[in-house]
Formats: sequence, structure tokens, C-alpha cells
Amino acid sequence: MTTIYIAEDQEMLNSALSAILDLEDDFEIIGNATDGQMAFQEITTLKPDIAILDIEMPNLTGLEVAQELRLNHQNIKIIILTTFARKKYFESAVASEVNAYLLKDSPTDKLVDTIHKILDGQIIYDANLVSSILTAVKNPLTAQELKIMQEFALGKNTQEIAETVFLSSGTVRNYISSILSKTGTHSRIEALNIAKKNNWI
Amino acid sequence: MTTIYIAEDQEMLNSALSAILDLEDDFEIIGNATDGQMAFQEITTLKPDIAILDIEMPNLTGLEVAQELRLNHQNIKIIILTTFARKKYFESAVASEVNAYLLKDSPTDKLVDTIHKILDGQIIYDANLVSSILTAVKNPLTAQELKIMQEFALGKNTQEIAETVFLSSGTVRNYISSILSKTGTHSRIEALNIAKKNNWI
DNA sequence: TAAAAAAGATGACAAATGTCATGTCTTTTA
DNA sequence: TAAAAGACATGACATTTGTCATCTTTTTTA
Repeated sequence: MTTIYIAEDQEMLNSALSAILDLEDDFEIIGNATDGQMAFQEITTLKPDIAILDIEMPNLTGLEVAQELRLNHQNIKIIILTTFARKKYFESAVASEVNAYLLKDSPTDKLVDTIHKILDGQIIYDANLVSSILTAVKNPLTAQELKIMQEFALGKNTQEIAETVFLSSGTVRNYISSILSKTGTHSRIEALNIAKKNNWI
Repeated sequence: MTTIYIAEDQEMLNSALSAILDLEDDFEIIGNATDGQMAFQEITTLKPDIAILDIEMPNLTGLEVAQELRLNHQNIKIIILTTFARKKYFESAVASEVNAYLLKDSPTDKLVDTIHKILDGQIIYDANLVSSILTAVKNPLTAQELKIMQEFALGKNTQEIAETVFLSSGTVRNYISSILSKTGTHSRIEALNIAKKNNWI
């Protein structure tokens, strides 16, 4: 019997998955949460064979939970289940040596299948995810530029950005100018739209 | 036996819900789609007793499908199932006289329960939804202001906005000034952030 | 129907934004 | 180690943005 814990903040999906997996006669759902913090605590005490983690959850993301579990040397197989094919997410997941990374854009059969495979020692990365990461327009912004973009995404003006990143406001404007040129745009809003579309932000 | 059609673009939830509802011995899932257009066509031919519609789907939204079904006088009970507690969505759903409006933030039990109740003739609006709409910060922007905000959300500059809304650029700037004052902000990006946070946009 | 409100426009101004050329220090790299 | 590349800064400039007072023309409303 394989014990499974589900952390997913969307109730409907959480309860639906719990019900379905529980139907399989070799699986047993031993707990579930809609909150990362709660999930981490329960997983460390319940020690399920498998933890299915959504990424975007309140308090602690699924990726943070995965990382903590690995730091604590918990011998638990982890499946990351998410909507987002973000490169950053994927890299973080790989760094935490998760056993599978699936998109919610695949049917439940695939989830069941994946559980069986990782119990077998396989590592499963969703093919769509991998291809979408390979085909993704790669982010041309430097770390500093990205940082500055994140600041003006919050609505800060040049001066406020300069204060938080400890640069002169002239330099900040230079960086923004560079951001606009790299994104082929002429305003902060346009640049933000491009960045969001390509998941750079 | 009650026949049910499910339109939901997230495969995982779609297949999970199908499986669960199909387990109930008085329900039968007679079809499902991950695309609004396809859903509309199949629903008109299959004529299920109940259609469960997600809102944000490719090609045709669940709200559009609902509206079309009502225009075609299809005697089908409709459940809108969505993540978003947007007032606009809700109003459109009410206008199309849907039989229920549920949030994905409720468990599957509630969905099953709701199906039984609407078969009984009841109209079900998710309590969380209703309360979040009542407590929502109401949008202080006029229709024109909102229109202009939607334009600059796309990254258009004053001149481009003026051309699309057929106003002088000076007037556009006046409207934007009014938007900023109503939102208590000093830049377009800040105003956009406020609008998004409150679901005005 | 007279008064009030709404919708749109103009002009003037200050502030913010975007662009460029240029300069100074570090770090890298060949 | 000399040359190149990076990171940060400055100043100057044109443009865009945001603010305001004022004006005209429609539409509403009392």
C-alpha cells in the first residue's frame, strides 16, 4: 500500500484528486492541505510515501516545501503538480531533486501512471513542460535589469527604485532604457507586458 | 439518470471531476471538452440535463456558451464553475439565468450537492462568491475611464489611446488624471495594480 | 425650460520618462 | 598584462506624462 499526501490550494482539485487516487486499491490518501505550511508539518509527521505538491499555495510554496523536505532528509517521493511551465520553477524543482514534475494540463491517468513510475525509481518530467521550456523565448535581461523591472512592476517611480537598489536615479533610468531596448518597447508598461507573456517575471 | 457534460480547460480537473461524478450512480457523464466552441456544439447535440462550464476557456468562454445556450432556448441546467469571483462574470451569469455559480475553491461534495439541488429547481450562488462581491471595493471608474485604462494596460501611449477611443490626446490625459486621482496613485502602473487587485480589470 | 451635470477640448506648466554620448572604475578574458 | 567588458554615473536633451484652470457643447434633471 502506497501512502499519499496531497497539497493543493484549489479545494475542488484537491478533493477530486483525493477521491480518485483513493479509489486505486494500492493507494491510500493519508492527508491533504490547502496551505504550504500545514502541508510541510503534516508531511514530516505523517511521512507518506508520496507527496503531491502544488506550487502556488499560501504561506509556503510547493517548491519551498520540497526544498525543506530534502534538507530534512525526508525519504519521500515528491511530485510537483502545477499550471505553470516556468523555467525558474522547473530549475528549483530539479535542484530539490523532485521525482516528478507534472502540469495540471494533463489528465488524471497520467498522474496515476506517474505515481507508479516514480515508485519504480523513475524520474518523470512532463514532456510538454520540457518542450515549452526549450522553446521559450529566453530572458535577455541581466539580474540587475530584472530586479529593476520587478520594482517598477510594483508601480515605483525612478527615484523610489533608485533608493531600494542603491543606485543613482540616472543609472536606474539607464537600466530601464536598456530594458526597453531589449524588449523592443518604449514604455515600462509595454516592457512589463512582454515580460509577463514570456514568464520572465 | 441525470446526464452531465463538463467543459473545463484544465485537463486534470476535467478528468478528475468526470471520474468522480461518474461514480455517483444517478449521474452519467456524456461528454467533456477543454474548449468553449467544442463544448457549445456538443452540448447542443447531446442535450445533457446539466452542463458544467468553466469560464476561462479557449475560443468561447463558459459565459458565452451559457448565453448562446439560452438564446437557443436549450432546456439545460447550467453550472458555472470558476476560480474568479468577478462581479462582471457573476452579472453576466445571472443575466443568462444560469442555475448555479460555484467557485473552484469549494470541495467536490459541494458540486455534487449543487447538482442535486438544481435538479430540484433551486438556484445556487456560492456564498463566498456573493459575500466577496458585496465586500469588494466597488469600481469608482466610469465606463470611459475603464475603457481608457484597458487601453493603457496594453501598453499604448496617450496618442495611441486617443486614436482608438476617438478623443483628443488632451482629453485622454484628463481621463487618466482622473483615474489616478480616483485610485489615489500617481502613475499608470500603480493604477493598474490597484485595478487588478480589485478585479476591476 | 432653466439650471446643473457630463463629456470633451485647450493651453500652460512642472515633473517624470526615455535616449545618448561620454566618463570612471572594477573585473574578466585573451 | 593589455584589452575588453561590466557596473555605475553624469549631463543634456526631447518627449511623455500628470495637473489644473478654463471653455464649449450636449444631456440630464429638477
